[in-house]
Amino acid sequence: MNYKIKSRIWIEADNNVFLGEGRVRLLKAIDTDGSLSKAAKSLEMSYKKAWTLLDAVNKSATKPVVITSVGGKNGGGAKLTPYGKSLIIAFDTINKGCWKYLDKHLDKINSI
Amino acid sequence: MNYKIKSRIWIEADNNVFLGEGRVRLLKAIDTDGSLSKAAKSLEMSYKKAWTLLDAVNKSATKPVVITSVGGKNGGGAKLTPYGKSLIIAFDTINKGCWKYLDKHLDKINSI
DNA sequence: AACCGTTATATTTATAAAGAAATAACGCTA
DNA sequence: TAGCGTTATTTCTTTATAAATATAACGGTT
Repeated sequence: MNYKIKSRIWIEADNNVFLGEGRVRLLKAIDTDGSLSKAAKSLEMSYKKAWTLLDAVNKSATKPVVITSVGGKNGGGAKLTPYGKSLIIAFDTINKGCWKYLDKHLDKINSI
Repeated sequence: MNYKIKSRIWIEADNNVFLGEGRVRLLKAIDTDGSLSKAAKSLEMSYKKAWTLLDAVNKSATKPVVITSVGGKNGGGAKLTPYGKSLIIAFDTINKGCWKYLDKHLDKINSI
C-alpha cells in the first residue's frame, strides 16, 4: 500500500485566518451567483455559516474583497471586487503548486 | 499590513490520517522519553489522547512505527522503530520544504 | 505475594462547534 | 404602501470533540 500526502494552506492577517480553501470556494460561488444566499445554497451551506465566513474575510482583508448591498431591485446581492478575483487566482495558483511540490516529494516517505 | 501564509500537511493511508504534525510531535517525545505516559506529560496532553493518537498511527502504518511493552522492569515503555525514526526525518524535511515553497510564493498575494 | 510504573480501555462529564429557526432591516417595484 | 428577495443578527438546540476519572492487566522487582 502507498501513502498519500495532503495539505491545507491558508492566509493569515494579524493572527486571524483571512483566506482558506473553504473561503475561496465561497468567494467563487459568490462570483458565479452574485448573491450570498444563492452561493450558500449551491454549496449546501447554511446562510449563517456563509455570512460568518464572508464577514471574517471582509474584516481581516486589507482591501475590500466583496461588496454587499441590501434591498433594491433584486433584493440586494454580493459582488467580488477585482481584488477579490485576483485573490482567488493567486490562492489557487499557490495551492496547486503546493500540491505539486508535495506529490514530488512523497517518495521520501514511500521509499523508506 | 502584510499577510502570512500557513500550512498543515499530513500523510494518509487508505483514507485514514496516518501522520500529521501533532503525531510527529508525539513520536519525537516518545523517542526522547521512552514512554508514552511521559511523552504525554511532556506535551501537556492527556494519556488517553496520546494513546489514541499512537493507536491510530500504528493501525494505519504499513510497518511498525512504535513498539510498546507493558509490565516488567520499569513498568513497560514505548520505543520507536528505525522505520519510525526515518518517518520523522522525512516528514520534517517535506514539511520544511513546503513552508519554504509557500513563503517564496506569498508575494503573489501581497503584491496584488 | 505485594508493589510499582507502565500500557490499555471504558465511562462519564465538560466544553466547543455546528445547525436550525426566527426576525429585523433595506430599497426597489408595482 | 404592501410585497419581494436580499443582507444582517439573535437565540436556541443539537451534535461533535475534548477532558476527566476510574479501572484492569502486565511483568519484573523486592
